[in-house]
Amino acid sequence: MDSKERCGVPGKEEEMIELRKGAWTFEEDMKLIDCISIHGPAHWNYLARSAGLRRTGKSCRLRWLNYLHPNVKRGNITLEEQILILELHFRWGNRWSKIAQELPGRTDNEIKNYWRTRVQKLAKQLNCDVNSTQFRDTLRHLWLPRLRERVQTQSPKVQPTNYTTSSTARIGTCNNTISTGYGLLDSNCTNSGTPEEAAKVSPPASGLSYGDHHHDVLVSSSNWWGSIEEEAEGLIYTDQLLSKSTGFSIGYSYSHHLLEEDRLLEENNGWFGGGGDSFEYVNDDDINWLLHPAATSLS
DNA sequence: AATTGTCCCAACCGCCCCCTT
DNA sequence: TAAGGGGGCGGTTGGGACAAT
Repeated sequence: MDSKERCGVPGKEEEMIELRKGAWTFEEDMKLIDCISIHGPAHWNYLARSAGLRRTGKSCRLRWLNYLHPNVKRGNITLEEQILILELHFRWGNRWSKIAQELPGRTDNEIKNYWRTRVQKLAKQLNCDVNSTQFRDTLRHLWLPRLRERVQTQSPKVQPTNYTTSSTARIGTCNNTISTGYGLLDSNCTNSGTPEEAAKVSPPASGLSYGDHHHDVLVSSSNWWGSIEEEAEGLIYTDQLLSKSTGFSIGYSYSHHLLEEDRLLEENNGWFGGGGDSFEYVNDDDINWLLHPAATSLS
C-alpha cells in the first residue's frame, strides 16, 4: 500500500463513519506515521481524517506523543530519573507535563504511571497517604538519599562493558528514511517491510543490535522535523535495549520484547543497558529499610 | 490445568485555556 | 465580546500479562 492510498484526502462521508477506540493496530500506526511525515505533527483532526483513520484528532495526538514519537524513551525509569521525578514532584506536585519536560524522552503519561504504580504503592505499603507530610518527609529524607546512594554504588553495574547507553545512538547512514520497529519507510513513505530489510539498509554498528521492541527506531530526517534536522546524516535510534549481542534481531510483535528483555537480563547478570536503565522496583527490602533504616544495610 | 488476583500501561474522558473568527 | 474549535493536561479506566492459588 503506498502513502497516497494511506494518506488520502478526507471525504465528507468519512465524517459519518463510526470512530474507533481502544488499542491501535499496526496499520493505523503506519497510516498515522505516513501522514505526519507528510504534514507534520499538528492539526490533529485534519491528520486523522486525511490518514483515513477512524480516530479522533486527540487520539492521534496521544498516540503520537506517547508512543510513536521518535524521542519517546522506553524502558524502566532509571534511578537518576526517579530522583528527578521525586525532586520535581516536591516542587510542582502533579504537574506531570511540566515534570516530563525535565526528563527528555519521558512522557507525562509515563511519569504519571510511574507515580501511581510505584510511589503510591510505596505509600500504601507504608500505610501513608501519598500526599501526607509524613510520606513526603519519608521520601525526602529517607528514600531520596537511598536512591542517590544506589546511583553511586551501582553505577558500574548499570553500564556493563560494551554497552551503548546513549538514548540516541546513531548507527549507519540512511537519509530521508523513516524507520520504525515494524521496518523502514522510505522517502515515499512506503514500508520496506521486514527488519531484515531494514538491516540491509542500515546495518547496526559492530557489536550492537537493538532489542525486540516495536518502536526501536523511528523517524530520521524528514524535512518537517526541524528540531532534529541536524541529525540528518543518520537514523535516530530511540531504542533502549541496545545490547551487546551480535545478532540483529528485531520483531514486529508488541509482546515479543519481553522475551528479549529477559534474554538481555540473563546475558548481563540482571542488568541491561540503554539510557542507564535498570530494573528498580520497590521491594520488601526497600520497605523494611524505610521502616527500619538504621537496622538495614545498604549492601 | 484452571481460576483468581494483581500489576502495569496504553488509551480515554472531561475540563480548561487559547486562538481565531 | 462571544462562540466555537483545537489542543494541552490531569485523572481514570480497561485489559493484557504475569503470579499466586
